[in-house]
Amino acid sequence: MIKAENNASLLKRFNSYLDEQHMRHTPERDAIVRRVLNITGHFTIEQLKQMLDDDGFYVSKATIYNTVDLLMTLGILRRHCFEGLQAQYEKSNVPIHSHLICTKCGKVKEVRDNNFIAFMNTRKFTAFTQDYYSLCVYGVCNSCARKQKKKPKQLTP
Amino acid sequence: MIKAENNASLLKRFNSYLDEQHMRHTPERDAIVRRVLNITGHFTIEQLKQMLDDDGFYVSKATIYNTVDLLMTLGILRRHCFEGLQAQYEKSNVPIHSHLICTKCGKVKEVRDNNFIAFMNTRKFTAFTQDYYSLCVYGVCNSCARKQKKKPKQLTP
DNA sequence: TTTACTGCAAATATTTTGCAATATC
DNA sequence: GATATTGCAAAATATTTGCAGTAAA
Repeated sequence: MIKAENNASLLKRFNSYLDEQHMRHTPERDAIVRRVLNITGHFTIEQLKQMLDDDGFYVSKATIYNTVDLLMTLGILRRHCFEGLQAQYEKSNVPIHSHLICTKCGKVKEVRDNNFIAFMNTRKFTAFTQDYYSLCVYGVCNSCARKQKKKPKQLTP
Repeated sequence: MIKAENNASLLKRFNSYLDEQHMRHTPERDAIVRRVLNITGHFTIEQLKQMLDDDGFYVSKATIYNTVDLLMTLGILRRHCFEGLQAQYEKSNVPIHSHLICTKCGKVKEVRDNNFIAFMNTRKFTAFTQDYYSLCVYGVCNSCARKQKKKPKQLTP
C-alpha cells in the first residue's frame, strides 16, 4: 500500500513546481497553499476565502480560483461535486473514504471502510489510468428521516 | 435481487402521482417524460431540450427544469455532477454501473462490474438509509493519455 | 370557472476572462 | 527592467424565481 504524502512534502512539491515552470512565489500563493494544507475535510472556494479573511489575509477570488486550479493540476487537491451548485475540494493526502450524501439536506458524511479499500485494490480498468476513486452513497440521514415524518419537504436542493 | 422497474411502469407511476397530487397532465410533461424514458445513458438539461426540439416539440427551459425536478422527487431520475458545470441526469432503472471520469477531457464512461455489485450488497451503513450509490473513478482515458505526450494541456475543465 | 402550469425575462450564483496596476525575479 | 501575477469588474454559464397569460379539470 502506498503511503500518503505528508503536508510538508506537498508544500515542497508545490514550490519545486513553481521553480520548474518559472512561476513566481507570491505571498498570495503561499498563504493559500498553507491554509489549504491545514484544512481537514471538504471545503468550498467561498469557505476557503472566508478562512483566509479570518487569518487577516485578503486574497481576491480570482487568485483563489487560479491557485486551486494549480493545486489540482499538481494533484494536491481533488474536486468533488455532490449536491447543489458549489464544488467542494479536498486534499489528496487524506485517507481513502466513502461519502454518504443526504438527498434531503445535502450534508456529506465521510466514512472509512477498510474492506471496501481492500476490495478496490483488486480492481483494474482497461484503457483507463486510474488516479483515485470516490464512492458516493445517496440516501437519507437519520436526522432528516425523523424530520420527514412531521413535515414532508421538496427534495431538490 | 430487486428487479428494475420498466419504462411503462415508471410512466404509470408518474401519471398516478400527478393524479394523487391533483397536478395536471399537460402535453409538456407528457412529452418530457416520454423522451426521458427513451434515453439511455447520461444527459444534460441542454441536451434534453435539444432532443425535444428535434422531436419538433418546443418546451421552455423553466418547464424542463420543473419536470426534471419532479422526476427526481419521484426517484425516476438521478442527478450526477461529474466534471464541469452542467449537471447530468440518468434514469434510475438502468443497471448499476460505475463511472470512469477522465479529468482531462471530462468524458464519462460507464462500466459494469458484477463483483463490485456483489460486494456492495454486503455493505450497510449506520444512521443512514441508503437509496443508491455511485462509484466514480477519476483518471485519464487512453485517448487523452496519448494526446498528452504531444501537447501538455491545462487540467481544468 | 377556477387555478395550476407554461414561457418569458429578470434574478441569483458560481466560475471564467480581460486588463490595468503591481510586485517578483 | 521585463513580465508574471494580482484584483477588479465584466462576461459567461447554469439554475431559480416572479409573474402575466394560457389551458386543464
